Amino acid sequence: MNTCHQTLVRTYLENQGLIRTKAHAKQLHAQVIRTIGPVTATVNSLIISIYSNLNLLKESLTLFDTLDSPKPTKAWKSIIKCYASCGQFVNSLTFFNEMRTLGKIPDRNVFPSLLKSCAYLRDIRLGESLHGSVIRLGFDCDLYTGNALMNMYAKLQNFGGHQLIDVITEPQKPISSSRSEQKKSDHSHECNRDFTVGVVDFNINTKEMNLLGNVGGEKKIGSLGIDGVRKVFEEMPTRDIVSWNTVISGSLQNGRHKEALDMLREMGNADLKPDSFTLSTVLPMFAKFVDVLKGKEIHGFAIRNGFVEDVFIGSSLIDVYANCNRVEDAYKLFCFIPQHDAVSWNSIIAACVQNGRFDKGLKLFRQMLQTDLKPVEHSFSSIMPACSHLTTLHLGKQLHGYIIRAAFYENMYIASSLVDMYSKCGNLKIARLIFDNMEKHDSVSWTAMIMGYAMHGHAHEAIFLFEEMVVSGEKPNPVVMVAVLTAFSHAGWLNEGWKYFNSMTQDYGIVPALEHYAAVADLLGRAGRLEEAYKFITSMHIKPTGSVWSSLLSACRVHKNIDLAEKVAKEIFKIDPEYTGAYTILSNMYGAAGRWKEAAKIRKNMKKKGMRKKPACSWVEVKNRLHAFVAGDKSHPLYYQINEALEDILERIQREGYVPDTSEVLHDVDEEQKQYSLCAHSERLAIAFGIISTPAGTTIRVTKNLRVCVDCHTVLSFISKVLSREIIVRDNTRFHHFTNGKCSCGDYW
DNA sequence: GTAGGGTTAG
Repeated sequence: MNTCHQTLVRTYLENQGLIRTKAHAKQLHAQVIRTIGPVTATVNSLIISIYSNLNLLKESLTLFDTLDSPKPTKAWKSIIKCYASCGQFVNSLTFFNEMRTLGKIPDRNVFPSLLKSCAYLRDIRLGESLHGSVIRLGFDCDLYTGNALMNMYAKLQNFGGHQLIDVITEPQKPISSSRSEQKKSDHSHECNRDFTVGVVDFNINTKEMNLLGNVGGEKKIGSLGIDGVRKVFEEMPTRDIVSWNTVISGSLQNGRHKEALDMLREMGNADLKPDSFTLSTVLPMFAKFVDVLKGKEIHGFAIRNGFVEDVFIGSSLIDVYANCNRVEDAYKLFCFIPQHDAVSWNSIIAACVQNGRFDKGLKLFRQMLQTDLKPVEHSFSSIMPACSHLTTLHLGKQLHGYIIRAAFYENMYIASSLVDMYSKCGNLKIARLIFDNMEKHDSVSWTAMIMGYAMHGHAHEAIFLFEEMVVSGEKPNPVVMVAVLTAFSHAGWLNEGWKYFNSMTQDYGIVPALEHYAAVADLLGRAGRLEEAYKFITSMHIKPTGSVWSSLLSACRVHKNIDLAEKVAKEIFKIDPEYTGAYTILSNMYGAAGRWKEAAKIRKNMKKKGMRKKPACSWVEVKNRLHAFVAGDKSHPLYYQINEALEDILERIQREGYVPDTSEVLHDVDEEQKQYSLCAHSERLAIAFGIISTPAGTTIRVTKNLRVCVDCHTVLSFISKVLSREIIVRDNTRFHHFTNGKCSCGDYW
């Protein structure tokens, strides 16, 4: 090496910390060419390592290609590292393979990159082989390599490696020998040559490769998994904060929460302070266990230690608060983060959606689109449920379009959320199409589709799919059983419902939860078996909630059994005195029976307690806009036209035989007034608006927040016949498809 | 060499 080159190398070594940008690196490169002209391979390797440390893959490779063979080992190592840092793991390993076939000896610095590649490619066999090589070369006492090994075992604990050389019985290099001795041999020629002999040939494209080709005296043991992490950790001569973070994270990924907490404590004893990695690793545990106190404790620690603007900790904390139903706190936290990334956006959007703040979620999603960040896969599965709940089909379709363009449709989360969205927006056919196009199914996708059928009253399809699921080997879980029981309840299949309710416990070992009891109680109630339902609820092994009773109360109303309704209402008031729905139903029933005084008494009582009846509201989508109507609503700009259309429609359907049923009108007023009250029902306003705003024959989709009233149900049937329109109504429990005078629910709901 | 986010019910 000439003086000039030596100076350059020295300058680089002195200043390498200063080369932090692509521009700096290229400038240095240009300067070298200008001042020195053709340079040696050593200097070029140096420049490659500068490029690769900045993850400048293209620049590194271009320069690497210009080198004459044999290229220096240093250059090979830089490229391997750069590929791994840029996420090109297969290339990283292929390059290592090529380097090995040229007889070049790997040193300790190259193993972390290789192990990282194995971790990401989920290649536990190669990882284990590399571990063997690490041990043989004596690099297992290297801090960085040890950390990388732990990381690999932590990430691959569920990918069952099947063999590992038991290093303890490996005769050539007992691990119990003194570490200093091993360290000395690290660089010894002998050791390296031993390695070279050990590795014959391997090809990274085949799973059959084994770095340890012909090592003798090996004993095979099972996959290491979390024990691998712990073992490496325990045998490390020195550990730093990364080692602790990795072992804690490994325990958490393995579900060993207590162990992780113990390690956290132990880390403190070792005089190491948790850093931002530690905190964002342990926070998800508190989110999972809904432990807002622990979350706050860490929040405090983060504030005291200057981590308050850390985007990793921030999004984990958002998650903790969201899981504890504290969206406001989550949002405040979100606002504190100066630089948002895709994850923090997703955390706050998911926080809103999971807590029922759908509008806020959509608003934030739109805000995110206005930044430079592109939505990622998580963004779609987080926001989609908002469309499902709000029945905003046009929005759901827009998102679906984006998903197709971005080729995200193979993602299980996204596909399941699309199945759910199309089902809940009334389009079962497309839901099924997406479901059928999925490569594989999990319990969530099966449940989403089965629930779709259940909500639309297609019990046959629901149960057929459930049986298909069982045959496919997917074990039924409590959620899918709710879907199955719901299907029976909406179809009124009492015997089948009982059968599956019993088999749930006997065959699948699922202990019935409130939801399952509620579905069966509902089934009995709808079938008119009111007394049985009452007995069923009182004999539950868990305390019934207001909502379980309220489904029976609704059934009492449908079957006009005031005596039982009073009894049931009493139970509800005992459990949940604030349950508005119960007061409303009871007062409606008194009204329908002409017992006006009692009806008035309840309403007065409600007023005294400051309770208000939940206003009935219906939504209809016209030309990609959602229009909302509240009962008796006169605020819509087209109110006059809507009313005119309604009168016209009523006249036409009365000619077809419709007779208004005013029994569900609350007030003690005359018949004409009652009919007028019926006309003001929110679902009618929405339908009438849909009819006057769309061309003849267009399907009208309406969503209502409460149950559709009996008279409106009849009116909608008539309209579907007289105007030849398909009308799809989603009420708070199910779908009604009206075509040609008939509803899909068979008037049973 | 280490970290955070998503889908199904109610």
